[in-house]
Amino acid sequence: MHATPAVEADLGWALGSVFRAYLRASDAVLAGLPGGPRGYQVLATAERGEPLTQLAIAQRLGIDRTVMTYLIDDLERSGLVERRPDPADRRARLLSATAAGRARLAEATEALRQAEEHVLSPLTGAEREVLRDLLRKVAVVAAAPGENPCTIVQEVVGKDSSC
Amino acid sequence: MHATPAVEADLGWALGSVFRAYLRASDAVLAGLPGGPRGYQVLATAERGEPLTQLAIAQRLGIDRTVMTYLIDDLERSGLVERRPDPADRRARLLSATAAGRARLAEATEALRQAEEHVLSPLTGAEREVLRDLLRKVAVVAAAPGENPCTIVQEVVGKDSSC
DNA sequence: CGAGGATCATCTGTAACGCAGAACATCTCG
DNA sequence: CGAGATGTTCTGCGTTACAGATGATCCTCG
Repeated sequence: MHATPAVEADLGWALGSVFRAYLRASDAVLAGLPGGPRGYQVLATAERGEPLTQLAIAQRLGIDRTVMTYLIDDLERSGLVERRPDPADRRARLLSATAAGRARLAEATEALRQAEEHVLSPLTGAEREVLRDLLRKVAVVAAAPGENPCTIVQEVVGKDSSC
Repeated sequence: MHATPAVEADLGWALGSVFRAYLRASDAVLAGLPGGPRGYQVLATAERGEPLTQLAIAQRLGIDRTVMTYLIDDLERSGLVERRPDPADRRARLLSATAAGRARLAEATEALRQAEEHVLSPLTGAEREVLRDLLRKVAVVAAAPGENPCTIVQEVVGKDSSC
């Protein structure tokens, strides 16, 4: 161990490393799925629960709204997903998975599950559950609306410029 | 709760959300530092322990070697870091922090610490420690050399094509 | 009802970024 | 000494994010 903490102690480093590893694994496993891991998340969001609007999905997944357009283009071209006009708001499109999309999602989910286990392999089963729980707990509030850089800057340096 | 698990249960989603939140926070707090969060990590790596070669730093931080060049260019132009020829290998450059760099690093570290606390604010003190530990444990092996997509694909689908 | 402003999706252009490949200097091993 | 490997830098390409404009539609208020 060092007197001065090594990079390995840095939260940013650990988070980045784990995220990159997860991305490598899911990229490899989800190759062939339009949009890769992000396509998977869109597909998964479209399949579960009520059909959502494109913008709603984008916000939930942290994807830019302009990116969502061609992401969905690809998924729709592959017949995995369907854009349907929202009967309640004709500006919006509701996204729903097709039968083919649901089948593809099931395969992808299983492959992804194994990729996740691979990434988490240094942990015991109990530790994996704890990690998932803690990450989820942080993510739920981090993804909440109104979470923007300004609030952090305000907290830390006390300025309110440009906010 | 849903019968079909919501996106919130997905490890990829949680990891991505937390990572994005951390990036937002550190970006906001480290604005002004050349290279942003990545510049910070390079600076931190240069300051701690033995001077390392550019490539060694790049691999440890998961940064492409060609990116490292102009990242260090910026840090050096700002006088925070110094390229010195490695006496043992004249191809390589050893990176070390200047006095100004060390001072800047100290400020940045403190600001970053507060940003981290902000991101982890939904957790108790004990939970934060657990999360850091678990992430670090995963990251250490994920960042190990020889960790590439092929191994995962081999595990999952059993193909060895192109590996 | 109707005008003004807001909102959703899309399109366009721009800037940043990672990555593959080549070039050059240097090291290492036979 | 020669051949191949390695560290750094440079160039070019494809991808991606993001800001801004546009068109269609909704909502609100007079």
